Amino acid sequence: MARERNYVSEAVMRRMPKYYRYLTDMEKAGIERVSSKELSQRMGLTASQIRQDFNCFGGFGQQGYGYNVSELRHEIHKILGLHKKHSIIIIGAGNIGQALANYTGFEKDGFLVKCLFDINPRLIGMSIRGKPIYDIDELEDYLKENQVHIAAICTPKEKAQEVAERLIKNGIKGIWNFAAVDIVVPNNNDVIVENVHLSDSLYTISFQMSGE
Amino acid sequence: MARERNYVSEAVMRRMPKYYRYLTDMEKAGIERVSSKELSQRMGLTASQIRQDFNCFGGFGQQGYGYNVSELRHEIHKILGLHKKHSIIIIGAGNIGQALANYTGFEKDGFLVKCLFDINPRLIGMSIRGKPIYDIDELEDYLKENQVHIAAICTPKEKAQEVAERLIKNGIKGIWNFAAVDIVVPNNNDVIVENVHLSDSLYTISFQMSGE
DNA sequence: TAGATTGTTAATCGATTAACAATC
DNA sequence: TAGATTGTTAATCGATTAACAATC
Repeated sequence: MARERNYVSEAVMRRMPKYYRYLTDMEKAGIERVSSKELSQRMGLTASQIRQDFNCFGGFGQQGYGYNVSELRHEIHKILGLHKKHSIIIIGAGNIGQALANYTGFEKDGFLVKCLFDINPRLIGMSIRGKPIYDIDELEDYLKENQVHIAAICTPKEKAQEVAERLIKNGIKGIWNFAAVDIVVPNNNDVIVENVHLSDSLYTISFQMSGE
Repeated sequence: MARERNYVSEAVMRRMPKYYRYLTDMEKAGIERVSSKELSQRMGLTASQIRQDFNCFGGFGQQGYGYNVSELRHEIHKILGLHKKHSIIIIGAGNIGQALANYTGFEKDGFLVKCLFDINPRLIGMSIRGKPIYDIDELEDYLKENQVHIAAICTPKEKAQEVAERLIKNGIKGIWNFAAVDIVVPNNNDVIVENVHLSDSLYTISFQMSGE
């Protein structure tokens, strides 16, 4: 019942976007009501875990009824911070940087790519889906003049940490790192880092394929 | 001491590629020896955890000495299955599919992109870094004639499950899924699925930025 | 040898699951 | 009202950490 926010573990946090995904699909499919039991079957979790998870944020359900899909989706939307607009810049306009810039899927949830930065003169001045590629030398000026919430690091791994430090020094609070290193931030700092590590993910497949 | 393989939890599995990354870097930097304590400091883990992790696979260290970096790296290389070549096909030659095809970083570890498949006539016949884009209708024939270990699904989310089923029916054992749905496989099946979900990862950033 | 550090067992901590009273 | 299903407490399970004998 309480609408107070308890401690949220890493595990719970990682499930929230998944709930959001399933609820969005269900709302689109016209489903109005769902019980923790039914949701658990769809998502491959236990009903108990789902109720525990939601109760980190205060109960959203009703005894005897379950959860209203739209309402629950809306709550999780807010929990994930998707009611706010987030502007993104991309550092490194190579493969991954360009792919992110081209991808439109995040926009519906308020994530807007503003521009890219690169060191390569052949790329500087070009644009991807209308987003300009600027010289990395202009990074600091850009950050002073524009409010940017999240920076995606898509540089070679050798440059990633250095870039992160420039970003942090200029007020960036969210880093989405695609380079194959773990970005280190001073832990007195309030900077959020999400390391993606696509190759780690690929290697777990080959691990499992050869392991059993 | 034993070289026998114990049960490996999901958590341990996910740390293995990280060990591999750090050890590769250390080997490149010419470091010969490392103790669990020093490795723990570099990686932000506890020494205890590192020793526990390695002991799932049999001890690789030596009392009083620690671990030989090259040797340990080599063992983890094998554990991850990186001593075998893995051929990859990419389904969907859009942003992400093309980015994966262009990326050369996996090749040094034996992951080789063979070709892409798409439904779009404008893309079919083109090639990305020398990898041809075939008509998705040719998927079954291709799989019959070529040994493919891993398929990366980079289609729109509506098509992902259907594509996965075609792949599995034709013998694919590893699926690397970039579409924003959870691929479901019959769990009597020996198919490994790794769901990447980039947007989930982005949403955890905005969650953490607005949460505290 | 003495010091260092492993491999491994035991203790702790946290996350998941089960149970059930509250209540719609 | 009776049935269903939540919110929440208690029990279980598994993962992490601590401790230490073995040994290089």
